[in-house]
Amino acid sequence: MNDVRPTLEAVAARAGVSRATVSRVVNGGLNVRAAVQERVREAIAELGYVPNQAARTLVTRRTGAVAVVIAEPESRVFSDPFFAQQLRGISRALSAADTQLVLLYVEDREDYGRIGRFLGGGHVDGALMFSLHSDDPLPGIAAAADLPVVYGGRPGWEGEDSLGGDPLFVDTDNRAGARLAVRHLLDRGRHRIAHIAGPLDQTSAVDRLRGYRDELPADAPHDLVAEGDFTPAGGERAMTELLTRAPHLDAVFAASDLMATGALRTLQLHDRRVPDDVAVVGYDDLEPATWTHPPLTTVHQDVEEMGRMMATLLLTRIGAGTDDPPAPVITPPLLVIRESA
Amino acid sequence: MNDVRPTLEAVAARAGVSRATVSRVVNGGLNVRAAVQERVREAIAELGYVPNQAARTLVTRRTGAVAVVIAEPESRVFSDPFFAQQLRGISRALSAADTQLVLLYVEDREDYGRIGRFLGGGHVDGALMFSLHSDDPLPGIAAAADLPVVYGGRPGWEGEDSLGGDPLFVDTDNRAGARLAVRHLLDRGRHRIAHIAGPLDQTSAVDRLRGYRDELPADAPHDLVAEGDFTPAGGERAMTELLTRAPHLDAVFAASDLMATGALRTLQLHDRRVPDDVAVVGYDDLEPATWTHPPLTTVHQDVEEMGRMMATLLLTRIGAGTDDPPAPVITPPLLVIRESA
DNA sequence: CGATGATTTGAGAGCGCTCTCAAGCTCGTT
DNA sequence: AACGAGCTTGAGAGCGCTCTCAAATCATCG
Repeated sequence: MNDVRPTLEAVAARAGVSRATVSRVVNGGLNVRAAVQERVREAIAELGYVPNQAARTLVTRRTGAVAVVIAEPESRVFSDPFFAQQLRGISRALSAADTQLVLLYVEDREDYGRIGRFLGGGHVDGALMFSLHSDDPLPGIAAAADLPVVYGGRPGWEGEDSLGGDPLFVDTDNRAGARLAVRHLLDRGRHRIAHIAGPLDQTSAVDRLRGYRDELPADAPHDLVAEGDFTPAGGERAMTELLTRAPHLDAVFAASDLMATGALRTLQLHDRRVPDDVAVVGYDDLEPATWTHPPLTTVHQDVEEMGRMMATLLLTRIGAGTDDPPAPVITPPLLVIRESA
Repeated sequence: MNDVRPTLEAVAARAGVSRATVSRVVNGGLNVRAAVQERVREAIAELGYVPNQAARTLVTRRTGAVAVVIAEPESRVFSDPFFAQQLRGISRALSAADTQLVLLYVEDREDYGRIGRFLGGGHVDGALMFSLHSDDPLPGIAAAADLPVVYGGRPGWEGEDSLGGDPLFVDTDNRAGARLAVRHLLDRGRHRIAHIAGPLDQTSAVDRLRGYRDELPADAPHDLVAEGDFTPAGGERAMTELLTRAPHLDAVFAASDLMATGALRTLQLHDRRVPDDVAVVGYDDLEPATWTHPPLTTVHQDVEEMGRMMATLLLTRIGAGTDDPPAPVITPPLLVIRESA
């Protein structure tokens, strides 16, 4: 192991060419004679040359890395399959473009400082942000750092404003998805349909609640809503509350599969049969939906693909420029019928 | 938003001092008069100056980031609470030292190339590596890149060799832990004790198997071992196999809690009562151990603390130098008795 | 065969920062 | 008052790379 890494200079000397020529070869070899390229590549191999990333970043102003910021504590990030799935799509797209991914999550409020410093410090070329809450400082931080961002899920603000134009995001049509779910329950003859909402400071939760209300007939009870937090435990709590407030409910639409699993557990604890006594519909169509007893009827969204799209959007925004101006993407939801409803 | 970021030069001009002085203030302000420091800090604030990381890295040869490499596919990384917990400890220690964490996992064999390029590319000052398998190329890659590494779990090789001296690692005493588990089962009067091992190309799995064999009395059956893969599904498969081979077993020691949960499910499916018919002991004492019915008796290891130790070890190895030569750490296991055995 | 244009190559100027070294100060001491 | 011992400060070199620009080389053709 040579303790000191060879530089461009060393390779150039070895190959008998100039630094500039080696640089050209390293970066694709445009306009370099084949014979020379060959010689340079040999020198690179012999010396075990690896470009110094810092030097390169210093002059190109590109780091080749993007941040993925999730506004949730680490425990949620690593336990919610939604993030895992999304992250999978993102990694795929990113590593195809030889771009590194730096994962950041928000453990507590003071982390915003650290994250702000990181995003502003020029460590990354852009950011993907998830799970923003309505008063989230992250968009402001990114704007202040002049950093391109793509949001996962429609952010709370839209259009021209202080944060610099239209936000770029990838989302599913949550409202339509919720309507699909409720429609299905109505079609199955259910009337007392409750809703376990997500945290109402997130647009996805709000949109799903709105869709639920849209579809409910005028004569149906409209107040059977409890707010959860997208976790199984939150689903349990919400279900317990609903059961107390409306013991005779005959269906539940949960705003996420994870909350639905919690609801399922609670219903079983209270001796309600699913779907006979109470029908349950989830949202997301992630793995847990297939594990439960009975398997969950749920609203599908292609989370991995959405992750991929986010990454692609960000890459084009960062990359060449405006030859294909990226625009927000909204994917259609799809009802998947299993056994819980 | 100023499109162009202010440089040290700009701050220096504004504060009426030299670049060097501003640099000193930014880096702690040693040997700079209080009045001057004040003036410089004002200039920094007014201009919104943020140091350019690349430039700094170029001269200091420190990136302020470390990689965490997990030799498992992303789906495992994000579903196994062991990694989540470990990662939590690591993040804590790292962000306390203002060091960034870059997470890398190995999706398939060809990822090794990408990871090698990344580790060799000078993007990070060191690496934390987990879940290595016996023939893993990662240690070689790190050695080739001359990168300080701390391993999670004793690596398969030890002592002086081609990979450059003693590997630094943090582990728990797996063998002793396994003995604790088996001892407990024996004390409860169990005799036909099976073992669901982890993948035997990992030292932790081998050591636990060894501990299990150590403690088994000479007249007990020694062949009730099935190999799992540390996942719930693997636990199910192994349990099914064991039940076929030895329908009368009265206890199972699983090498991880996750496999134990799978075993539990399978046992219930086969109408075995736990712990009455079959006692079950897990390993790790992570969250799932408390969720199961019945809650798992298991061997505790402080995974988060171990993560923190790994990070600390790496930081000292990277940092100052040899004033406190870091050494491998082996933590003691602890039996936690709940209801499954 | 010289002119024209395209292609290939090298020299050299930075990118923004740290760090060494020497010069300029401030003091306490004699 | 003079002098050496710290403190503070600034000048300037240099980290390894990219990129512009001009020089050199090659190809093409009237």
